[in-house]
Amino acid sequence: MLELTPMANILDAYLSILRSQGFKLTPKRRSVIELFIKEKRILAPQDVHQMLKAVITPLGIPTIYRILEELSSIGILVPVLSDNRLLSYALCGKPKVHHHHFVCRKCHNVDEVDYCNFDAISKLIAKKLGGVVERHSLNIEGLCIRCKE
Amino acid sequence: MLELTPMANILDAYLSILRSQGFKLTPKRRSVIELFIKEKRILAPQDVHQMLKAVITPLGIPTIYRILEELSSIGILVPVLSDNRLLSYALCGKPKVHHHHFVCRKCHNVDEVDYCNFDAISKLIAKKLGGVVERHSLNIEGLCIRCKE
DNA sequence: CTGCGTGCAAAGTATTTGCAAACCG
DNA sequence: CGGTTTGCAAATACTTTGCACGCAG
Repeated sequence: MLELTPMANILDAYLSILRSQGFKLTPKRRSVIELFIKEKRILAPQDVHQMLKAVITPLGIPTIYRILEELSSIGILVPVLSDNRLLSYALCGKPKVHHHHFVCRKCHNVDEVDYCNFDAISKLIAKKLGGVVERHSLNIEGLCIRCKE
Repeated sequence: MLELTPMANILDAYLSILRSQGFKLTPKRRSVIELFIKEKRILAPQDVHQMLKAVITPLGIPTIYRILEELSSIGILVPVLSDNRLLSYALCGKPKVHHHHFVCRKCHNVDEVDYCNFDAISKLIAKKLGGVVERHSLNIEGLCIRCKE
């Protein structure tokens, strides 16, 4: 019994999140999500536009910016600061479950990391600084298994 | 016996890092570092320019971009993605010592957090994904003690 | 149908470049 | 003095806005 998750299923999961948040299922939105699933790496708005405009016509840049912002607002994408100091996005495979992303500095491949022992830091901040932690994000960078040689 | 660290001393520490990296001690660079020490929060290039151009004249925007990039390259500043999706920088108090930053989402105050139990995640990635972790940065966001009410 | 989505054009910002003049050490 | 550093102007690049038309539900 295979454990593969067909891309169609992954996509469906995202599309149902979209719908549940009151967004319509348009070809553009669908294509953006598909692209992130397929590429499995962080992408800047310009990248997305570049890669999709060949397939989807017409496709305006403002649309891309809008879609990325929407997807990010409902947790399907997460904003990431890329090497070139540009706002980029990574697909977030588990919008509801807490986790982090390991980004390869060479091929920009993204893997998800479940483990997060964050309570300790959170408590430390409450104790030493008196602040309340609301969110945190961990950027893990290195070389993925394919690029490391 | 007071335990205060006068701003002059903090500044000197940074300036000596600058020098040791072959950078010259110019008034502009000095002022940028002083600003970060004084403000104690993340600042975007435009912020820095806005705040310094009144005091230092003349002061071009390109200079600010260049200085921020330099300071970041030697670890005095760290790049941060701010709320408004713009590249900003935070002063890094311990360039040599591993630590993280707790940024208040309201006043953008930055506090440093020493604790980091990152080994576990690092090992997990090596084991489950086969990748090598080279760097990581943790963005901790919330409300500081003054803003939390 | 109805209102959300999108294209397009154009404006608004942010960032980078190239070179000559100024300055640190 | 010499090589850095900086100002300036202008080019580039990135991002947002407004509005009319088009399409999903």
